[in-house]
Amino acid sequence: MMNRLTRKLEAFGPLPDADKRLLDEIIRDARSVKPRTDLIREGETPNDVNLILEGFACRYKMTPNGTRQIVAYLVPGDFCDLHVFILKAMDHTIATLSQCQVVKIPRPRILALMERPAIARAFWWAALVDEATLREWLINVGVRTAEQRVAHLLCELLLRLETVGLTNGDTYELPITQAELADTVGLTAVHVNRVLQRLRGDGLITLKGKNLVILDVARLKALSGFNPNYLHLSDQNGLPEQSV
Amino acid sequence: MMNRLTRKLEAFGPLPDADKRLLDEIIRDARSVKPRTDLIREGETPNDVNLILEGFACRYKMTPNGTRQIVAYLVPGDFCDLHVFILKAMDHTIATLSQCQVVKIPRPRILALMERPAIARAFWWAALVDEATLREWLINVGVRTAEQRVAHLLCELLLRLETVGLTNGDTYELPITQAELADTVGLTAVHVNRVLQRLRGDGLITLKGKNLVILDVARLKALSGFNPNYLHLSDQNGLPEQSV
DNA sequence: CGTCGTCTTGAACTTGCTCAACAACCGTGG
DNA sequence: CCACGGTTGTTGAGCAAGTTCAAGACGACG
Repeated sequence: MMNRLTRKLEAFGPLPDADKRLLDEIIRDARSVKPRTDLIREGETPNDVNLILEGFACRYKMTPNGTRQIVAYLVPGDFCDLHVFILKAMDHTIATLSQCQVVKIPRPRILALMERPAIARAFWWAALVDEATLREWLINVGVRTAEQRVAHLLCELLLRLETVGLTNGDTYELPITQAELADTVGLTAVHVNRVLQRLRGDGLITLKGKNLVILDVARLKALSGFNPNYLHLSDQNGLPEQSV
Repeated sequence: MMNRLTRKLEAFGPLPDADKRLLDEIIRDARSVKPRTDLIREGETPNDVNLILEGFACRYKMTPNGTRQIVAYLVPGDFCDLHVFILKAMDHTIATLSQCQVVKIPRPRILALMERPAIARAFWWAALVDEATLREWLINVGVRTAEQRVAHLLCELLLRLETVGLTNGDTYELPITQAELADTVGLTAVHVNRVLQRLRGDGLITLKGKNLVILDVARLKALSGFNPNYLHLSDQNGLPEQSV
């Protein structure tokens, strides 16, 4: 089974075997990180890049009034910040949400990888997709209703987790509390709770503990106006699932 | 007087004179574009990069229900898309808001510029600031009140326009309708109107036609919780204004 | 001088929030 | 194995921010 990073990058295009071997080396000595642990804080200047191998992490920012906005989810195969090197200081914080496996990749190793044309292109692709996702999230909180926001997020995660082999049909593990979901889609935890119940009531999903089942993907996509183009997958319909 | 692009890039760090001359050459033969004109549409694959020299443009996306969300403003000195080359298709549309002066820079010229280390670094810096701005906008619509959203946007534009020499003290030209402002901050035009009146009533701004005067920058920043760190300017307080 | 877009105002309405209480769940230690 | 405490999820009722619809005023420009 391919490692998550390679799987993700190959969603853009195939990589030479030599490159894949390099990527395999990188993900040695991962460390385990507890849930709700800051990996890099706003204001810091990290000298290495974190790569998530297991679990969910996020980028977030606090506002003066004490509210939190999560601005990105980081799932297995995602880099925390590929090009922090250029900027003096982080303008946001990165933290784990669930229990995670994380690798710290030192700057020189990243630069070495960037020498490989196929890898360099794949890295840029990943960075551009991150930005496109940010735009889509802005649209989510900007114009969509509460139901649509949650539904859209669930659709996005289905595709993203699919590309790294973490789905089983239309089922995946969502190790996120409703409060965290709320901080993501710009709603309160109470309201997210009611939204989830309506989605359940409409026969769109089941969500028990961390186990999410999307019962009717087509309807969930239609409801949220989901269009996967912003993820820039070569196969726009998502990869055919090779089950576990 | 330096050209807008050079001014912007030097907000990151000084450029060699030879590089500046190259940047001057690029901005020849600009063309004039009417307001509300699409420059690149969702789905297209452009072969050149647009650079805004005068006026305001934006990135936006439509949702199935016919609402529009503006996800970025492009002001003089801003590139429309520096690295579209990697992706197959645009996932959003770019359009002018006001009358604009725009240059089309063909792909090979961009690649030639990227050979210059100082320019390459400055380009990446600009791209990263774009992404950071997107995060801040997500926070804007995610957690801030209507007043704060508008106030924050006005503070951001003050700094951005200051770095390209388009402010006069705390005054600048804002060639944007209230409806467009609404599509930017995730409110209705009616409500934006009421918010602006409250900001006027509180002695924070005047806005007559396209002429914006910020009467009390400190209070406007405090109100919106504005922190300029995400713009990653070398001088975090904004450049000292060298008036026109 | 009329027309079209933009701005302004009012009043009813709706979505999502706040506050508060309670239930279900999970890991820990006795 | 059960009791306990803390976190997460659920429910209700009142409230507030922002929306919707509709009409009128202003202003720029032919």
